[in-house]
Amino acid sequence: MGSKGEALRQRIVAAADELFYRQGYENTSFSDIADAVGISRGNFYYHFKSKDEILSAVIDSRVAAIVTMLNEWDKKFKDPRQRLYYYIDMPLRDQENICLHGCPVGSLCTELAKINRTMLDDANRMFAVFRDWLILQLNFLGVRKNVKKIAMHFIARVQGIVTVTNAFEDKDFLQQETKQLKKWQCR
Amino acid sequence: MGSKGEALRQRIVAAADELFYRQGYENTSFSDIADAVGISRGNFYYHFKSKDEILSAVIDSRVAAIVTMLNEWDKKFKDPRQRLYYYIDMPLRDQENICLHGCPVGSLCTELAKINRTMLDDANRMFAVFRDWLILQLNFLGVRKNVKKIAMHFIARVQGIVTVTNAFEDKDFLQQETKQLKKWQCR
DNA sequence: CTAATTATAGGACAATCGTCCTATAATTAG
DNA sequence: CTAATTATAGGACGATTGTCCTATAATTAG
Repeated sequence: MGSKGEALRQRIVAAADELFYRQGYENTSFSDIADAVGISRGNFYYHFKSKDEILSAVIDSRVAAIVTMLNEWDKKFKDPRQRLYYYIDMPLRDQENICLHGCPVGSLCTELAKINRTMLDDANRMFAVFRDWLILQLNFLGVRKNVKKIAMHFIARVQGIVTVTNAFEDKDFLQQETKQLKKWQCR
Repeated sequence: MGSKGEALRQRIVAAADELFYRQGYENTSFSDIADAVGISRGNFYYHFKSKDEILSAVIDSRVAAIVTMLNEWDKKFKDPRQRLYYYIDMPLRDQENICLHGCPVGSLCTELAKINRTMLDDANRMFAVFRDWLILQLNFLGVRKNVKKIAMHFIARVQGIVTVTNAFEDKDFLQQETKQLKKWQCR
C-alpha cells in the first residue's frame, strides 16, 4: 500500500495550500510547490497530473479542515451565541495573516471567478460549510425566520471586514468592526 | 505633439482595464491587451515599458473615473441620503458584471495583496476616493462622531455583499442584502 | 522638400510555464 | 532472492511569458 506516497501527497497538498494562500493560485507554479516540499517536478507530477487536480485536492483539504475545526468549536463551546462570537472573532485570532493575505476562502473564490469558473463551484463549498454550521447555531438560538439569509449575512459581513483590512493593511479597522459585528441582533 | 499616440494610449488603458477586471491582472498578458486593441506587442511596449506601468495607468484611470462619477452623482442628487443609497445600489445597477467578476476595486486589491504589495498602496486609493466622498455625505447628514469609521463600514459592507454574490453567483443575495443595508441608521 | 521626431510592426531573447517521458531507485509481494 | 509495483529524479517538449531591439512607416518641424 502506498502509505509513504500518501504521506508525501499530504505534504504536497499542505505546501500548495499555503502557497495558494500567500501568493495566489495562478501565481504559484509546479516548481514553487515542488521546491517548497523539496522534491523534483517529475515526482510532483506523479502525484498530481494537472494543476486543476492539485487545486481540487487543496480545496478538499480545506473543506475537511473547516469541518474538523467546527467540530472542535462545538466541543469547546456549548452556548451557540459563544460559538457565533468565536466565528466572528476568527479573523482577529489570525490578524497577521489576514492583514497580509486576506481570507483563504474569499480570496480564492475571488481569484477563481476570474480564471477558472469551473473550479469556483468547488471552492464555494468552503463557504457552504460555514453557512450550514451558522444555520445550526441560529436554530439553537431560537431564530426561526430567514435563518439561511442571516447565516449568509454573517459570512458577507466578515468577508467585507477582511477585504478592507487586507486592502489597507489596517488591523485597527479589523478590531473595531469585529467588536461592532458582535453587537448584532435579530431585527 | 503626440495626440494620436495619446488616443491610442487611452485605448490601451481601456482595454487593459476591462481585461484586468474580467480575467485578473496576473492572468492577462501583454499579448492579450495588444490583441484586444489590435496592435502589435512591439507597439504596445512603446507606450508602456513594463507591466507595472500599465497597471499603474489603469489604476490612475480608474481613480479618475471614480472621481468623475462621484461628481456626477453630486449633480444628480442634492440629498446626501439619496447619494448614500445610490452608492449602496451601485452593485445592483451592474448586477451581471458583479456576479461574474466581482468588484473591480476589491478584487484588484485582493489580487495585488498576494502578487504585488508595492502596487497595493496605489490600488487602495480607489477605496480612499469613495471613503472621502462618503465622509462628506455623512457630514451633510449631520453625523459628527466616527464619521471615517462609518464610511469605512459602508465600504466593507458593500465589499462583503459583492464577494459573496460573486462566489455563489447569487443575484438574489445581492438584492436582498442591498435592501437591508439601506435600512442602516446611526447607532 | 528635407530632416527629425514619433509611431508601429515584427521578431529575437532568455526564462518560465504546464505537461509528459524515460530511466532508475526503493519498496513490496510471491 | 526474484519479480512486480510504486516512487523519485531529471530532463525534453512546445507554448507563452515579459522584455528588448531593429527596421520601417507615418507624422511633424524647419
